[in-house]
Amino acid sequence: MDKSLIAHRLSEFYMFSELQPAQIEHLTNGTRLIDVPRGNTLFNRGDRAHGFYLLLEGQIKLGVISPQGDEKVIGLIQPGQSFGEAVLFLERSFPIYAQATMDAKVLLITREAIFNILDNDVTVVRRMLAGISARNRQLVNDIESISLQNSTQRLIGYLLQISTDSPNPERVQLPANKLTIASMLNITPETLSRVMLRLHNAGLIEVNGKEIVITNVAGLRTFE
Amino acid sequence: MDKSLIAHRLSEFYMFSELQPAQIEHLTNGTRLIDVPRGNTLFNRGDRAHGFYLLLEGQIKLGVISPQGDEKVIGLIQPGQSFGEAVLFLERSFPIYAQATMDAKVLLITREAIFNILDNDVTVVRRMLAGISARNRQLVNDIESISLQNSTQRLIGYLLQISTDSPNPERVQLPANKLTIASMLNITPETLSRVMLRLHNAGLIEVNGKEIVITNVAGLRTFE
DNA sequence: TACAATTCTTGATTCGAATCAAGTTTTGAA
DNA sequence: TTCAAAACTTGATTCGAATCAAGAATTGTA
Repeated sequence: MDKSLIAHRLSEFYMFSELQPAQIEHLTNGTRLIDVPRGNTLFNRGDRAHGFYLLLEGQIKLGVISPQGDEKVIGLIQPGQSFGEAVLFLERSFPIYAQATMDAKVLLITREAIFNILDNDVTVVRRMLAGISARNRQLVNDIESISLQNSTQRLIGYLLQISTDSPNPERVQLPANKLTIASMLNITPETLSRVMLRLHNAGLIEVNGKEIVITNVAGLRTFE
Repeated sequence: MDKSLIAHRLSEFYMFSELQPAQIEHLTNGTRLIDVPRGNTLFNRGDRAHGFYLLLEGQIKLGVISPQGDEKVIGLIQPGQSFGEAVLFLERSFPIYAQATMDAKVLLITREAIFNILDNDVTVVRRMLAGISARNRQLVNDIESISLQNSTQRLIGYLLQISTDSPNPERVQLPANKLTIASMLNITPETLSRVMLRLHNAGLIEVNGKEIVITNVAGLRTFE
């Protein structure tokens, strides 16, 4: 992947979409393209941050692992999304690991490059603040749903949410395997399987592998 | 409370500690002092944000409430700490409510004032980013502990953490009533009571109301 | 100081979801 | 194309913590 293509991808990224070509070019020199084969980790908990990341292709899973080996998936990154910003502004190491769930191409935007832009461009500052704030809100939502909803309600909420983002809201595609989805929802794979069966038996959804057809949106919304 | 005192408090706040007196004065004009009697709410979920807040006196509880009326405390704000920054940078309303648990004096730093400073001062930008990032990390930690630890481990982790911040690490003071602490730890008050009894019976802590003496730090750290 | 309201504790029971177990299906790599 | 590994499902059982209940202690205020 050559420089001009990287520059193009950077200029498409919302955070940098207002930058002038000269700034983009400068920024491009402060990036590094990284290939992460499926299953490999981009960074581990405890690693120092050298910048933040923009995912170009593939998928990245963010998560934590307990001393007992239990895993909790915190987020799934899709192409066009960035991650790792928050760690940059703290003199701390990553509290999470990042692992490719599909062969991934990731752009590392180095600390120096982004700090330089931040010092010179108000728009990027605003968007960086907005980006981290959005992540913040997402985390608060996650805590709320883990704390105040049972497993069925969490799955329903999740299905309705991805349905909203889907081109065809009735027919949604799970973005990862069910083990990962279960971990994001803070339930075991067994429970996920059983809850899906209950929703199916209630005539609300059809499940075909990762494809889920919501046959009764209103019913799903009010299911107890 | 007069202007010069407000200016003083602003200049003590880490985010603004590098600002020149003229900037502080300008900022002071963009603030509003708000008294919140114990039990009253400063803002509710869904309210529009007019700025962010710096707590001068008292204590503020941040939380969410489910449609069924169940409450989950997300954070406890102490004097000198700010809150509500993240909402400012999104065109969204508050996802949480803020309620005074003690008579509180809060400084509202208006959107216009802070945006003006952000556009003109690189230091404040860095510290704002660091502040929101720190909140981010805290939330990730909370999700991790809710997801991967049982109620006993969560309480132990909490006690060890507040012990670290305490002037006398062996003798810590709970910053709120046990109902609130329990909600922060995602357990019921009954369970909190029982877990404390277990730790006491194991010879690890002494409990006297809100005061807790850690009689065996190492034992607490390794308790199972 | 009194006392009503709130907070906290302790006991009995229930319940949602985890765990353990054993297939079945799907997947991806040789 | 094959086949071992991984993912998924379904059933039986266990378990941690919630809920329900009632009394004790504390607190704030009239």
